[in-house]
Amino acid sequence: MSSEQMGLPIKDEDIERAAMSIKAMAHPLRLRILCTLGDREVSVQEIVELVGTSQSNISQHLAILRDKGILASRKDANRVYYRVSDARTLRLISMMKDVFCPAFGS
Amino acid sequence: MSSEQMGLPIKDEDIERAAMSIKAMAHPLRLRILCTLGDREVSVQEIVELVGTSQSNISQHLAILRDKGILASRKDANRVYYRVSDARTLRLISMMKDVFCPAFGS
DNA sequence: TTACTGTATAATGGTATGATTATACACTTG
DNA sequence: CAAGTGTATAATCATACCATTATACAGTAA
Repeated sequence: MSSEQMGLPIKDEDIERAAMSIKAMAHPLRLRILCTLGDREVSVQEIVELVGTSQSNISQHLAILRDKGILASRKDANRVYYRVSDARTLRLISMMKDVFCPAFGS
Repeated sequence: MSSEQMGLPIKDEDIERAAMSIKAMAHPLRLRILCTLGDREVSVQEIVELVGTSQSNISQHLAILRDKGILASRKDANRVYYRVSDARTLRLISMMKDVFCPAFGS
């Protein structure tokens, strides 16, 4: 029996937050970034090479993912490395692949 | 080791499809609808009452979810009943709750 | 210091999204 | 048939998003 059926409604602000986070993942380029990262830590320039668009475009999409807490970043010298912020998010990405791209089970 | 690391890139069209489906879920009202449905089959008028906006607005959002294959619908007399289309999508919704609204474990 | 590399931000303009309103369609009942 | 109920669609306008371009910032190397 679900929470909804048990009369425990999810708060509007939680729904809002969740929707905004999911929306952050709901863009082809950003989804590609997430799938490319997997559980690795990758520098911006590598992401640019792997995903294939302009550095500026990648940087803006990375900022969106970082601002929503999907990605975490670490600076080393003049490079910045990005990674998926936590294990649960990583599992969610895996499950998204399962549901929408069954051919590519993680 | 992920598919990406194994050099098995996900096709652009698969990423596009997945992103469009996820985007369909990435709206507060639509996420609320999905959480409200859970594993039940609910009529449009009930959804309108439970979620709380205009019938027209709900109908448009239901159409978006239906068109992306997230929801399935069944007509009975002059009512239409909606449900989450398959078990995997249902699990994905559950996991989204886990990740973004940990207080409401399914 | 200057020059260079790597990354982030600002500004712009075209496109997509979304809530509202009004209307149309499908079905049922009288 | 008409009237009523339940649902879907069309039209509108305001807003949000996105890719591109140019520029700024941080760090390194000479």
